[in-house]
Amino acid sequence: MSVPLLEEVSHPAFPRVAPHLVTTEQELREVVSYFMAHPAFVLDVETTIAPTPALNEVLWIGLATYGKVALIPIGHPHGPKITPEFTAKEPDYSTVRPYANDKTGTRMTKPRLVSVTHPATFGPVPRQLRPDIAFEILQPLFFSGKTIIGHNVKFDIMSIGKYYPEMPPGPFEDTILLTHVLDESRPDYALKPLITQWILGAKARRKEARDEFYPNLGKHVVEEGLYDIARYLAKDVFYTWTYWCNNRPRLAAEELEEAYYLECALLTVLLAMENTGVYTDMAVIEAIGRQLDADIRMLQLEIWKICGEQFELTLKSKLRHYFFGPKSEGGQGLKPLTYTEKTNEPQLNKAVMEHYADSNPLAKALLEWTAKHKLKSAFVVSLTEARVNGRIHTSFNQHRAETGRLSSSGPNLQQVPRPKKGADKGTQLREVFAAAPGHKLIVADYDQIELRCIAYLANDPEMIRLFASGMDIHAEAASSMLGLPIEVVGDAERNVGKQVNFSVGYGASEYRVAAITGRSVEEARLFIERYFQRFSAVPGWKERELLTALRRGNPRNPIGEPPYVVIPGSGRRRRIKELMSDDFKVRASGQRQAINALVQGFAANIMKKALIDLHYGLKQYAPDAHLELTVHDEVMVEAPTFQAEQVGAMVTHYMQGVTINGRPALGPVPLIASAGIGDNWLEAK
DNA sequence: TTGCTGGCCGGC
DNA sequence: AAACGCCGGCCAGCAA
Ligand SMILES: Nc1nc2c(ncn2[C@H]2C[C@H](O)[C@@H](COP(=O)(O)OP(=O)(O)OP(=O)(O)O)O2)c(=O)[nH]1
Ligand SMILES: [Mn+2]
Ligand SMILES: [Mn+2]
Repeated sequence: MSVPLLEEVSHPAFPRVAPHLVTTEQELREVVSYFMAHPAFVLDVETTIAPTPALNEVLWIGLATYGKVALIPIGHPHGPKITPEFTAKEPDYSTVRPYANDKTGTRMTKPRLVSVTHPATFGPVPRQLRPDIAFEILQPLFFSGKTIIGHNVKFDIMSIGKYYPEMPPGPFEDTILLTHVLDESRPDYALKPLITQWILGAKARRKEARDEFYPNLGKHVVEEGLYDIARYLAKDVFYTWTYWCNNRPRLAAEELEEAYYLECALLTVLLAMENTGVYTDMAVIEAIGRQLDADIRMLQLEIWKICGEQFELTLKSKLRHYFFGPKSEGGQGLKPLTYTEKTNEPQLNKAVMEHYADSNPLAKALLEWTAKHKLKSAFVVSLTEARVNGRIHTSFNQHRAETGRLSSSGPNLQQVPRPKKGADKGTQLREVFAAAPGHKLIVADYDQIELRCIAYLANDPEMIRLFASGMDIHAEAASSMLGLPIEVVGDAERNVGKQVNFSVGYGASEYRVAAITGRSVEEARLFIERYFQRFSAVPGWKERELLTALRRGNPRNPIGEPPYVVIPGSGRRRRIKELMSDDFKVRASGQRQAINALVQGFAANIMKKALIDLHYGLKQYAPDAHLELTVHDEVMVEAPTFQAEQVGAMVTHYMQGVTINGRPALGPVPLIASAGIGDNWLEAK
């Protein structure tokens, strides 16, 4: 089919390509054989909008490789656009009335003018390939082992995956990952700004320039004409392809190839995990919702009584009034402790409420209301809405954390409330995440992971000695700060010890440590002093790392060539221009970020390698077991009940067996993971 | 109506 | 809360 309305897509460094609109089986077969002759291609699909890509409908498939762009409509609802949508003021004759005092009945009021939107009009829908036929012809390409490149390729693979018995196996590459490995600190990685900036340079700062050069029609596919979407999709695939061609070689030049390969390998694993999802126990979440509703109502009444007014408790301004306002105006007359950063309001948060909770009933009640309201609104409601066929599917993001950690969103399953001491039995949200019938959950978590990383990186003799003898430094810190014998340190206390260890390790002041522990500032100061006396290699290691990072920057070009740290294990970079700041506070903050990035990034890299090893280990030795979640240093696996124990052993095996250049990841420091088995997340951990 | 920011809080 | 770090989600307030 000739395509008169499609101009060529071009980039100065590439030959011009005339996009090929594919509407017959014969044409598609030719396209497939062309693409099969090349090692890699870009895939981008346009779809209907759906809650998850597994539920959308693919309307277009776009492909690009060397010298070719193919656009395959398989269900576009319109032909070419004839007239665009427009809005006009038009008379509304239904508003016409006779004049009230006109006895003849012939004089009428003028019609009111209203704005009316006229939809676009389109020519007849042209012949298109039926989806089943198109996907059948494309099958050899998608399952060929050719590298499939996309911009957020997981979305495209999930979208097309449902047209086949199984997901295409890859290998996959992703221009988001490519960009993030090259430049980890961009505020966003969307295709349009990325490409526009790449091609237009400084001109791309103007939003109108961006929109004119590369308008985003992705959310409006079904409202546009056939050729409008064809042109748009041609840009998407062609620019993704040329962007990849241009920037892929930078990896080797900048020693980032290994980091990128790891991310691409991980992408396949995360894709499988997202598809699997987690089974959820609906009865439990409903019961929790009811319990919370009742508790929230009670607390609300109590607070209304104290304040003498019924009001929405989410209104921060009212709450500030009742908390800090003078008694004469019905407030509690409490003294503000600090003021907010940007708007200079008295801060009213958990820490402030805790500070007053013992002496003030409003603080105490509000603290509890806030926690329960959060639980209900941020977790019960959103998790209920996120269920698809009884399972919850999160997205694992590889490009949202500057340190190389993963993040989770839609919903975020890396922030599900953990069980708290003395908390009501009925509101344990982790019970919602359960094993499907006939299965068990295996949950495993690295022991004191970042402390072990520090021990190895700083080569600290005392830390290494303690880990060699199986010490629990979190429990020890809790015991020391809280003045408790180590045997009575429970989960809640140990968690305090954990916060103390990491906050101190990453530069907290004695005030913060005092706030975490509830002990005096002097006790906190002493703890910090002893911490760095004990772990005496750590301060020197930090100094050396900061100096190395600073030397990598160019003082004459702090924005273009800022200082950076290189994350151990992965080779990723984390740029920190603040290390060059003249402002002491800004510089100190940058220094804490730099040190934390080294350690957090290292731990994240270990977890990523374990995820890949574990995924393929399970695939080979326990194919009915599946990874479901990862929470920074933790994994959740679902396995048939009969082999849960074996799978648990495999999980710890792969987690502890991570190597870097063939050697144990932490050298002399043991890498320990412990696995638990249960019917739900709460039980298994 | 939508989109953005600040404040806050859940997790690791 | 104050010289821990890394995230995502909800809500109110404000601008467009
Ligand atoms: N900077 C900082 N990092 C934290 C904090 N909480 C957790 N992390 C980081 C460091 C931990 O090693 C890592 C994993 O969290 P975990 O809860 O699993 O703690 P960790 O492995 O240290 O101890 P564990 O033996 O698993 O209880 O996440 C914190 O409050 N501050
Ligand atoms: Mn851990
Ligand atoms: Mn953990």
